[in-house]
Amino acid sequence: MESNIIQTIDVVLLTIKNEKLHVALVKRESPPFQHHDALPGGYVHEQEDSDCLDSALRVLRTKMGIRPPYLEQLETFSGKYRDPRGWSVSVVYFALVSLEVIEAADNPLVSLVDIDDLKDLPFDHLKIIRATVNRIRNKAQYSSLPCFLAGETFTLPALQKIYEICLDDTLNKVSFRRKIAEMDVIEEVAGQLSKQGACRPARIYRLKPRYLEKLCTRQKLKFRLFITP
Amino acid sequence: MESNIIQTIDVVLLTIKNEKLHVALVKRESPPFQHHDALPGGYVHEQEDSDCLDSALRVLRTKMGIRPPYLEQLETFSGKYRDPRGWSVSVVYFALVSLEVIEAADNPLVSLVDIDDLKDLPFDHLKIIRATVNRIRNKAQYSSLPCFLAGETFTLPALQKIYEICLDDTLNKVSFRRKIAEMDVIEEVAGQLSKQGACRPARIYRLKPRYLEKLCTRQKLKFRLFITP
DNA sequence: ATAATAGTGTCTGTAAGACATTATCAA
DNA sequence: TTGATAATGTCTTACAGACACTATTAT
Repeated sequence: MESNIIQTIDVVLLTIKNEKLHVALVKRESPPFQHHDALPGGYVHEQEDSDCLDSALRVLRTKMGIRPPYLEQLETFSGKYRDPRGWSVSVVYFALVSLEVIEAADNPLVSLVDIDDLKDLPFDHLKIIRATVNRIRNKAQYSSLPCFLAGETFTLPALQKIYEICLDDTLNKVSFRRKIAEMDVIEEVAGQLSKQGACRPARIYRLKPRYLEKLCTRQKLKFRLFITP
Repeated sequence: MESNIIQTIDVVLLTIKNEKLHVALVKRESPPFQHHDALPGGYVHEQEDSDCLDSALRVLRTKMGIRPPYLEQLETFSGKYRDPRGWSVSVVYFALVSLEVIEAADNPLVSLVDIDDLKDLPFDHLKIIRATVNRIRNKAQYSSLPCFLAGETFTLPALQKIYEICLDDTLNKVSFRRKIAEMDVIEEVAGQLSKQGACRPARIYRLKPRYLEKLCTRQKLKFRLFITP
């Protein structure tokens, strides 16, 4: 059984830079859209990959030098017209990493673009990124997902800022801390830090190891009351 | 560019029968798993379908004679071993319909199975159905999604029962009605009904027309949106 | 001490659940 | 009437946000 359908995967890698969500784009080395920035992606390799999640991990590893702590399937985009080569299917994953992880990889083909400064992108990549941001924004309301945008260690005020960036809204400090505590996903590290001038330093936290172990975390849903059919 | 990857779609069609969630299975007419009950699905037809959502609608229409009021992409299942024919990708959609819709189609190949009575199924279809039920259960907590399981018209006690079946839990009547009212998705129909014996009849409601119009949350894009290479 | 930010205690308003009451039908 | 279920009023409880207060650093 052979098919002309193009089977690819794409990855939306998000991080926070200058207090704004940024997406990682990679300069395409071959057509179509050669030399344009686009989402890292590629064909599924039947021989190498045991499933599409594998393909996504391979692409992140080989094209960006990154092994993400969190990777989740977003949605599959398909159709006759989204790729000039023909009918295509792209299973899209998204990953969250701290800026340090991207900078450590130091790949000259990679650029980070503010999600509010995105211009036209190849294929339907703009639409894909918008869908990812919506997903993050939703999950940030009730889950620990944004924690993966923080570095190895972080302070609670810093984590709150990350949540606020994801949600594009300010949060109540007391409520935020209550929720984080209730989720029970972070633990205090012994030392202190935050020599940001003449003020009280903040305690240092890190994700509990069990959260770093599993690649895709399933979150417990707490009650929400808004409507989305 | 040719590939040996098998590109399919599958549909999880759910309904309520005997106060339990049931999934629609179709007897397979050809190998693999010939004569076994499995999820309705099939190959993506490059010529006919403009995207995978189209494929799902076509499969529901041709294999089951059903045009569902609600259809949503669930997730994509892929891998080397899930189909005996080889490396495969299946974009899975789920639909919710009332029992009458399925009975009206009256297809002898279709059977409805209680989701708690599922035995082994071909491929990874059991896993797919489980994932769908989880999705429904989640969304039932905060959305109007279960309304699509109700028939053309319904009473509030009946709708509450549907929610309770989805959530596998009882609900507070006052809270339930407050939420439904707040969601503003149903409207009263003039007449009365529910001659279920010697008791006060319940008011009749229906989904507001604007909810029946839209097929799914995500708008389908039919135009090219990539930039010139 | 002062400035600046971290961290916590407590009050209040809102929304959900529990429970009770009234309403409306058939027999 | 009575029995059964529909629909609603109201009290209580739980939790999120607001706000104020205390804590801890550098200068």
